[in-house]
Amino acid sequence: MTTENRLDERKLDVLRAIVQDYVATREPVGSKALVERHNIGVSPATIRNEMAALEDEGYIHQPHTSAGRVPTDKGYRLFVDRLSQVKPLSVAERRAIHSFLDGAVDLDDVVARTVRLLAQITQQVAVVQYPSLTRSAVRHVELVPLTPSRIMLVLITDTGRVEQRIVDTGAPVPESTVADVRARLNAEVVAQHLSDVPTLLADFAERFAQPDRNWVAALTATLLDAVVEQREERIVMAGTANLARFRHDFPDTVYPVLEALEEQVVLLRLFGEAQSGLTVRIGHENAHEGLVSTSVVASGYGRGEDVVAHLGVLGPTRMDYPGMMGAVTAVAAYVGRILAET
Amino acid sequence: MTTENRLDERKLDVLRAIVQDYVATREPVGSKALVERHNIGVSPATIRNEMAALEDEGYIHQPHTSAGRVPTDKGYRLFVDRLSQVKPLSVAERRAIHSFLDGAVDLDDVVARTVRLLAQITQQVAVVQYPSLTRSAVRHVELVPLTPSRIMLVLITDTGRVEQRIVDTGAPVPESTVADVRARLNAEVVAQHLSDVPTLLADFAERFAQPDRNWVAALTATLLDAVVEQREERIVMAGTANLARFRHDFPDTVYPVLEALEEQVVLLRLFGEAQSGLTVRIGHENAHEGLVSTSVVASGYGRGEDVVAHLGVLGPTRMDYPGMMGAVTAVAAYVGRILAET
DNA sequence: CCTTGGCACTCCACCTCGTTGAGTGCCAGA
DNA sequence: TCTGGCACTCAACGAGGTGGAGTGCCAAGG
Repeated sequence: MTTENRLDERKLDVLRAIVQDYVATREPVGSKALVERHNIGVSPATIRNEMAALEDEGYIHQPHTSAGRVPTDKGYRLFVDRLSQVKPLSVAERRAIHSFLDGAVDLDDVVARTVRLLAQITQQVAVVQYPSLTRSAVRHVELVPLTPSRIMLVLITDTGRVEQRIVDTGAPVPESTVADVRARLNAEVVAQHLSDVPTLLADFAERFAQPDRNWVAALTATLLDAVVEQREERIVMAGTANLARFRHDFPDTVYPVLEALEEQVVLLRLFGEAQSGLTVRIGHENAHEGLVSTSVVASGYGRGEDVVAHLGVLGPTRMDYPGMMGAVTAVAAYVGRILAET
Repeated sequence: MTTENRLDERKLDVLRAIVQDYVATREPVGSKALVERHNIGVSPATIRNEMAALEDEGYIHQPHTSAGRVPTDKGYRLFVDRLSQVKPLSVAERRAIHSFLDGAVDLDDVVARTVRLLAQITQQVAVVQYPSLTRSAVRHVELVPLTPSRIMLVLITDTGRVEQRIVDTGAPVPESTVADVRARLNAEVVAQHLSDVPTLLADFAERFAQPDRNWVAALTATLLDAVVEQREERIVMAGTANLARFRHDFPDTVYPVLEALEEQVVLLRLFGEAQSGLTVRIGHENAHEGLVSTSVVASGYGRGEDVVAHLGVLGPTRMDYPGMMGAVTAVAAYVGRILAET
């Protein structure tokens, strides 16, 4: 038991060293180089035995017979789960986050700054999802008469999102009626969770007599449409240029990766399905063939405990996981704090 | 004179053929290959003489002594200016534009769809600039009381843009007062050009007595801020993956290009400074070192004659100029039409 | 039973070198 | 002014040849 434990312990040390060296140098790491760089108290031959075992178990892999070892996805996974700790950001980096995000004027600005910041400090592709409509609450619904028979509907959420739609009333509607509908509508939905809005407004139109009932029905339909619509899930990206810098980490070209990143749906699956905490998805775990040699580090963010959306980075599987995890965590926390202030 | 003309004519034919072949094959085109593909009634030797002359004049260039010729930026320029015609889109393509853009629900959607459409039909990087705030007119200004002492200011333009800001009034303000200010504010600025708004509101706050004057001043300041702010110039991009497909057209890597594209400022200079009509900028004409081997085809768009913003594509200098010009023109026209309907 | 030095072996990376072929410039003749 | 012929140039390609990093295995030592 004791012996076995010691064995295992050292094998893990070897794996950790392989991951670290490979991430640092992008070169398959051999037994000799490994004992030189890390002061493990054993000889290369011993390391070779450990390596052979690690390879049997699928944690590392040899590109060709007489080459060093490279971590497999499974190896990275073990490294992330058990062999590494989230690396906290430096003071300078924290200060940079602060000063960069504090100047934001509205939600668009917060999101835009966040994604650029994240791309810059991680040197990877950064992705930020807009606060999801369905997880927000209504702050206010505004009705703006544009012409006597056209009304602009503006929906403002507590996360700062603004959605607007135009509603055709068919016939002219007096401003006073519009004001009345606005008041009653707001009384009904303000401060309510968006996901509850459909239920709350189910019979809203029926509370009005003709001729208003018709256009109020159109109005609520449009509102519900805005609430549930697929397009609600907006995503912003930055740092794609970093992919080109790491192009040697991709088997042939970065084309399939860029292509995958352009598909909103793929991105949403990638980030939207993440847990509320920190999630790392490595290589094949992404279940998209263009992304088999990339990893995603993502985290939920929101005001306080509520997760309203996700953000994260994407890069080659050969990435500095502890560093990425630290950066993503820190940025998510800061953004959450800023959202809470609004 | 007659002789000279015939000479020049043929020299231009040769240049046109070189551009076409090079764009099609990405291989330096030699005299023999050229006479085979195009039925010019002369021998390779004659073409060689013409080529030597074209090279002296700087229109083409030899990668190395025993290679074929490649067009220079100057050669492409002449080709675009005098040797080619805008290639109209096919019926199928026009239909695709139609069906793709017609489903848009609001301005964000129009822009998002346009940029993806353009990237898809041109197979290049597409860029669309949001309708510039300064060139739009005010449709409506809305004041939404959030708390007794906080008001959300929403500015809606006739191009469909919506900007919102939060204003702190310092002390509680009755709703009736807010309504009054809203009415008078709208009476002042609705239907006015945004560029005139600062003048119109110069003494607006002074028309109110204390204690309202203070917060109304803050309000107008915020509004003017939103109007003139730099960030107003939003830009959307799609199709960066196409760069990777054409990576052989870039000297070393696509990295500098991607990097340049991530800088909003560069993009704005690139597209914002374009003429109202169709503009082609080739290679060094772009005056940005990351973009010396790219060309930009851009066009203004807007409702009717008014140009409110620009859109276009960017790709390697070795691009199908007539095709790109046709696509950009057509898409700009369709978008203008859709904006006019809103 | 684990560790270690030694040893034979493998195979990529790199260099050199010769060959090939496309393309050119120039010149003399039609 | 055009054309065919000719000598020349030079990148691209493939065929060896070599060096070196790394491995697996084995027998000896703690």
